[in-house]
Amino acid sequence: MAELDSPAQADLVAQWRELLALRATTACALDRELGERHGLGMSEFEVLEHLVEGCVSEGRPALRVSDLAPTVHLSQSALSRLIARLEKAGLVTRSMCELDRRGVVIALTEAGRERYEQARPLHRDVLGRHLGGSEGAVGSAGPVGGACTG
Amino acid sequence: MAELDSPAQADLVAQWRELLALRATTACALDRELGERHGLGMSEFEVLEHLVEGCVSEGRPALRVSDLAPTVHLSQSALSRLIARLEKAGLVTRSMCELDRRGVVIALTEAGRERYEQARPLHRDVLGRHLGGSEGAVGSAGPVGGACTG
DNA sequence: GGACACTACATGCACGTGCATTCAATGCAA
DNA sequence: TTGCATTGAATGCACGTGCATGTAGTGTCC
Repeated sequence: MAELDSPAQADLVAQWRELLALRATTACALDRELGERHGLGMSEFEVLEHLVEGCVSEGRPALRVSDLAPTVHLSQSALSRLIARLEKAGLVTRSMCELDRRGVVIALTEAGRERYEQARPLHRDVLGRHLGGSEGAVGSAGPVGGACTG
Repeated sequence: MAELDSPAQADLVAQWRELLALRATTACALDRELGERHGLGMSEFEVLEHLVEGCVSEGRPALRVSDLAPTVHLSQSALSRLIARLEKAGLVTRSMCELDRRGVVIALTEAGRERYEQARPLHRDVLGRHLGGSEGAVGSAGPVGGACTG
């Protein structure tokens, strides 16, 4: 009775559900494990990572908030508050941009870089376990377990 | 100086970022368009869809909350409240399960089924536009536009 | 120089989410 | 039957998010 999906649409839906499931389990694992072991959320880690990459690739010691925005899938306000949290935790500093004083320059602190370097192996490991099939460094970060939400 | 990722790890990270980006833009578009045109969030739509599928495939008129849980990537509490919202909107009904009176049986109302049928074409269209490349039904649901968060 | 539109970021507010807890119902054992 | 662990779902609470708005700084046109 009810209209049915065409085969193409059914494929699309199946693809979408698979994508959602993979994202949910992986993101959840990242949030939980990074949170437990390093006191970082997934997005916090990503911001630190982009900060590191930005510095490395452009030789700059810091990035504007507006440079960070497109890389992290967060609203402008969420990013603003996330940076506030990182600053409060002493992992980054916020300072006025000299050239355009509306802008804010975000810089990694030494503690921020250290925290990132410490967390990265776990981040890669979680990715390997969930995305790469079964090539994660077995035994390096505990069992796969974790019910999470998905 | 800082330790670098192995090529395999770099691939993993790239794959993960792509996944995140695709999910963010698609989910955002779904939420926005379904919300604007049908008063449904992405998760609300998914619950209705699973309800419809459950009925079709098993000939049952309703599903237990615990049957719904694994299919939607939400915590138990979030699912509970989401169902409360759907009930308040008159799209589903909650009733006690006769066999196990701890359980709650969720049933689609006529309005719920109608709303789902109305929203489904748009849902499929958004998926087609974002997942399928460029095979979305052009012109059937307005321009792709929308900055969203991603 | 002054008015205006625009951009970069921060903040008030409402809302959805997860965690921990609670309450009711069930199953099992003594 | 009583007692206890377990399960299904709802709820108090804290928190992160997005939207709308506010504030400050920039650039342009008159």
